[in-house]
Order: sequence, then structure tokens, then C-alpha cells
Amino acid sequence: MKADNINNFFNDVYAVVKQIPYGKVTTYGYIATLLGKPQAARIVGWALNASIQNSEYIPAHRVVNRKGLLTGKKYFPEINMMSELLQSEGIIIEDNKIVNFNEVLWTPTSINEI
DNA sequence: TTAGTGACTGTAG
DNA sequence: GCTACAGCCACTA
Repeated sequence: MKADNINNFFNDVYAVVKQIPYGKVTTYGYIATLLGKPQAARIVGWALNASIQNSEYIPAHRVVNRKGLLTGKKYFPEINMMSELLQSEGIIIEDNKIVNFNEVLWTPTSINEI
């Protein structure tokens, strides 16, 4: 039964990340809060990292830390892949940080539908 | 079972 | 604003 709970948590992370609309971003802590574990923000990053290795498409580039820093970029196949994807969506990146973070931050108010 | 590790966050100095 | 420390949860060996 342990494995089922683990899979549910990871699956929930993927479900939330997939809900992030084009041109928007959110934070690890926000996702963890939605899953009922605000302190488990690190696990969100863990799940995203696992998703990349599983070759499953997850818009992980739309997930950053609370400062808007692209702390996970080094886990992408290419170091600049994350910032390139974000900029292609109209998000301004400067020095591995989202300049207009406050504008593109996605607050999943419709998360109840998940 | 235990210890180590990590894409985080909050608090204190 | 930056750095250091502690707390938190899940995975791996």
C-alpha cells in the first residue's frame, strides 16, 4: 500500500504541472501546498526530475522556486533549455531568474477541478 | 530499519 | 538583500 501512496503523490504532481497554462509558471511550494503537503516542496522537484528521466512530457520548465529562480535548469537535457522554453512563451528571463515573475505566476484557482 | 540526500521553504542574524 | 540553520517529506542504498 505504500507504493500506491507514493505513485499517487507523484501522479498528482504531474497532474498539477500539466495544468499550468502556456506562458505561466508556478512554484514547487505551491504545488506541494495543493497536494496537502506544503513542507514537501522538495519532493515536487524530485517527481519532476523522475518524469524527465522517464521521458514523460511534463512542462517542468514552468516550475520554479519561490524566488522565481530556474534552479532546476541543470536537470534538463540542455542547460539553457529551460530558459529558452520560458522565453519562447513570452516570459522574461534574466540571469536564470524570471524578471516578470509576479506577472506570469500561475495561481491555480481552478485546481479544484483536478 | 537506518542514514544520507535533495529542482524547497521559513526564520533569524 | 544575503547567508546560515532547521524543519519538512519521500527516495535510494
